Amino acid sequence: MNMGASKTSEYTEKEIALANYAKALSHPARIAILNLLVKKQACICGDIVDELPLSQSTVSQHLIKLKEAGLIKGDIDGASVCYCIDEKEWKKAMSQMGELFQTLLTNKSKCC
Amino acid sequence: MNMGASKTSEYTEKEIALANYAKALSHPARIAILNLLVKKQACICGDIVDELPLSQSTVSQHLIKLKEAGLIKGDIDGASVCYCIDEKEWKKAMSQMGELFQTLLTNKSKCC
DNA sequence: AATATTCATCGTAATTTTACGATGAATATG
DNA sequence: CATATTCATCGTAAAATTACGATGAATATT
Repeated sequence: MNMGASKTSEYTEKEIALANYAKALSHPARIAILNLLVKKQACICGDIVDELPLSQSTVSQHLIKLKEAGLIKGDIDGASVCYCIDEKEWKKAMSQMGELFQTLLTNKSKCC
Repeated sequence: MNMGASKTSEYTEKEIALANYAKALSHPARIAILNLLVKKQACICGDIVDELPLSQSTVSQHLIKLKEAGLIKGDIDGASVCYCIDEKEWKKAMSQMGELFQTLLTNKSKCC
């Protein structure tokens, strides 16, 4: 009965893109992971696992989500791995978020 | 077996707050609703329903989520209703998002 | 070659999210 | 008072998310 299916096609590209960035940031573990990536200057999944109350496989899944959203880059190279902020994509997300915030702040409704 | 339960207590207040704001913005319908609120200068649920491929009850649920996140205010007054941006809370969300983006952009990892 | 390290993937399960129609409550209109 | 309008809520169902342990693949170390 097509329930729970969001009718993606009816929204603008911009709305979908923005929602996707927000979705990537919508779990505290992923916010924590991003902060750890810069604080520890270490990009190893195992290091992140040590700092979070989550299993390795769960952290791996969160990392993959951040990667799929384009917010981080990650290249596995045998036993050594590197996950870090994708600066270009990160700036894009930042500008799109900023745009929404600005628009909604400057064009306020008059009714309340 | 406590599966699917996120161990909220292990994250900082800031991480949880930020994730909650992001969660509120993580669906294109809710982004679209926010844009409609300013574009149409109308705060009526019914007006929003007309513009989206969603039923009235579903739009109502999205509005409630935005309200619970604090991003919009809404007061029902009989048949007339008013939903609009909560400026104060909106600024708070904006500053917290901005902080994350800035931090991660300025303190980049060295490894890649 | 055997072992250790590191991360992804698979299978599984619980919870949350998304969505709809039907109904209800509250106010306004005739 | 009867009817219309407007939004929330309830019940239900499907899909997505979150999480874990176990296993696998790939490289490094001994």
